[in-house]
Amino acid sequence: MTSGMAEDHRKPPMRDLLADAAFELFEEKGFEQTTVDDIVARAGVGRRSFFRYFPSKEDVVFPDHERCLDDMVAFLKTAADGTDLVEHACEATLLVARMYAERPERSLMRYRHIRDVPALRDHEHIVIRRYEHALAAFLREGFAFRPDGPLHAEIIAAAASAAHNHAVRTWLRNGATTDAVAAARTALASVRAAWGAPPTPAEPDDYVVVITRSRAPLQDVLHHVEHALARIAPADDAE
Amino acid sequence: MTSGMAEDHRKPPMRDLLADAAFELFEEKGFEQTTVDDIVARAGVGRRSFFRYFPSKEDVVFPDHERCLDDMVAFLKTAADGTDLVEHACEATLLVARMYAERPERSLMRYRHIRDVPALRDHEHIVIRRYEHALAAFLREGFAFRPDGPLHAEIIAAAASAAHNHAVRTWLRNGATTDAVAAARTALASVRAAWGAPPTPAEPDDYVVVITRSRAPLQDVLHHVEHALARIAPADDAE
DNA sequence: CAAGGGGTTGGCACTGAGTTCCCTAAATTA
DNA sequence: TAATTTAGGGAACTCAGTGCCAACCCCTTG
Repeated sequence: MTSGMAEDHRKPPMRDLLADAAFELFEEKGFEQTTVDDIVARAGVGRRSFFRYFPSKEDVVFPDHERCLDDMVAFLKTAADGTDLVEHACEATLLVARMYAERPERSLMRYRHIRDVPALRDHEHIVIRRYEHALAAFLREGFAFRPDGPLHAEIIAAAASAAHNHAVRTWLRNGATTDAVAAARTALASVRAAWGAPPTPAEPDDYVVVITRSRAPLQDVLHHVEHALARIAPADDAE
Repeated sequence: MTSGMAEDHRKPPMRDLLADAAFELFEEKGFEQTTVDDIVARAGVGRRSFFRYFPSKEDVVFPDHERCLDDMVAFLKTAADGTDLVEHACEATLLVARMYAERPERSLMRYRHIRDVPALRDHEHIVIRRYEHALAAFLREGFAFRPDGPLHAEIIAAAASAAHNHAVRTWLRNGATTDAVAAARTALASVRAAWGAPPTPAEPDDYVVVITRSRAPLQDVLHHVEHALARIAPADDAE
């Protein structure tokens, strides 16, 4: 590299330089046909530097997820005492959707490669699990007071993650032209409905009377009430 | 190999032979310290044969999951028209728990290695996703009539999978001495309660009156009813 | 200005997973 | 018995990932 002429005043950090070179080559030749040597040659850096910034060749496809996971963990920590746990967890997943929405074209590119390359599909699942694990850890702590807390934490984390991922994947499949965060929020409504805590705490009493009117299949209502009660009372746990 | 003397009358198929040799070595030296060459040397077969039976070194740790996944897919196909989808999906996951319970000592061994080796943790997630994918595909088809069917399929599949895995993992953590299938069934009760279809279809009418008595926090009940209704009526979807 | 000293990068050389190609031998079938 | 299929053995190769060390940059300190 010549060093005399101001050098564009700002050299992009090695990480971005490598990621850009990698995505270029992936577009040209595909992920599997591109070797790490190709990437470092295109980036004009040494081979060893690649693995200093990415633990594996697959990881270069997900360059932002590490930071995003940190953001999520940080956000989860901001929960106050009164915060609804499920609500907070759902909101946390939106950080990921927001990350996707920030660079739609790159997200689309990544989506195509993930869809076509088995190794990347697998790696995406591993990345997703990391988010899920962070959510579960947060919920587990919040549900510590109930005996089936750990179980519920896992279930809700998995459900929220699944809802979010489905929304984002649908958003990508449709060209990433709409609002990804809104789509994710809509999808998460189902999770909130099934598992969310009460937003308006009425005074706790000994009786509950629910009277409702609906043309929809009422078995669902009955069933949900029945099992909501069953879930509250017996507190069965597989310790 | 000498071939004159009846050869123990029954040579175990290559797959089991390799898996047994592998587990022996993993116990002795750990997964990471064991090379594929070690395994084939112990098994007394050629190196090439290993990769004929296992696509990767990690896969030898999960030798039964392929067959188990086939079993699950086959079981899911047996759903009759009247069958409750969520119920059937939950029941399907018990096939996996049953597989774990069949060889508790081997399951424990595997658990210890998975817990300690990051590469195996990752690979387990990939395997789990395959089950989840099968469940989701089944539910997606069954929920095809509702607009948010695909989303619900993903959520319920993830929730059922998470509940099952949590139960099995807890079972393993406690030494694999109790009934794994029962533990899984108990854990899945939460999923059934939240997402299961009504087991006793009452006559569909225009009104629902629920009167119940409980010392438990009643906000939960109200909240679940409220959102169950909201979910039935508007049918919002992120298409 | 010179001498460090921490941090970043490059350049090997090495291990080991996974693949390709080809050979051997047994089993099957004509 | 001859031909063909099928299962396994084995050398050689590609490439991801790691360890080690030298070179370099930049900033401090004498």
